[in-house]
Amino acid sequence: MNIGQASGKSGVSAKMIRYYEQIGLIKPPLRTNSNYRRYGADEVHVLRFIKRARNLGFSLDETSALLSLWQDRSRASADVKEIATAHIGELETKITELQGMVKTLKHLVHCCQGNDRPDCPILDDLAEIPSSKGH
Amino acid sequence: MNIGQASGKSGVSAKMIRYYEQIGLIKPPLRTNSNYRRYGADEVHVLRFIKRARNLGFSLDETSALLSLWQDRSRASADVKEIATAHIGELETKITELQGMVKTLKHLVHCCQGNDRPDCPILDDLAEIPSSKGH
DNA sequence: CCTTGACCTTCCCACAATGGGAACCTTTAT
DNA sequence: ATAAAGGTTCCCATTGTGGGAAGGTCAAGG
Repeated sequence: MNIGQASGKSGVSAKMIRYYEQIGLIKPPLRTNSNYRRYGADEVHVLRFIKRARNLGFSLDETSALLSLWQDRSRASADVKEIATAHIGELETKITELQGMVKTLKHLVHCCQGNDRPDCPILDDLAEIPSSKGH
Repeated sequence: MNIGQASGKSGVSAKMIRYYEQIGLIKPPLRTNSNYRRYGADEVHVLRFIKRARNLGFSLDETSALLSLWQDRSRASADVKEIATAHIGELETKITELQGMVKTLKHLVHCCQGNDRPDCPILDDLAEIPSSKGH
């Protein structure tokens, strides 16, 4: 199987497969005598694993750790749980931050008439013009 | 006022101030005869505007647009409202995605005993091992 | 047999934003 | 005078992904 097929079956672009190989996330595959990378079902399996971890928002570093644990028969599931739990915390922190931004923006948009006149509470707020009444 | 003072008053690092100047987000300030950048209250005001927009999650491109509108006396507040509304949409999309990840991860962590034995539903799921019962 | 198109290879560049640091100059205070 | 603090430019790194050029390879069809 060439890199294009492996890409199609794993959902990882050929470009990224080469990159993952370059940074050592995956092992260099065998090559044909014309220097084409050859992949088998195992490699595709690894790529799918990576793809799924990435879809869950794990960084490549975290993915690398999960991959090691996956391939390590003596791993402790507690290690995996720890990575996942820490990751949940990070995601939740990010969600909270984004929600704060949305809340502020919604308030501003709500106060903005959106007509042709230049009075714009959004810009006023960004510019810190003190409003007549706090909110 | 030197760049360090402007940085302190605006909350934007000196490094970033120079970068914003380089990419054309802000105008090059006057220089002293010893080539130091001189800033006044106006420039600091602009930097604070930028800082606040960035804190609300606007990209530098969006911030640039908002800055233009802010400095344009003939701007329509509808334009600003549109940028802000679009941005809210993006943020909410991101929040939904993150919440989906958290939900999946929490389920997996919940199913993971986290002890010393290698049975780990998190890795099993990442590896797409079909579980006995779908969820 | 030879061309054409699809696929592979490596290598370099780009993004968004930010930080680190080197090498060097200026200002200020001791 | 000298040392510390802060300025200047320039280059590099990050994270993860994509684009594209220049060239090699393979399969199909005229």
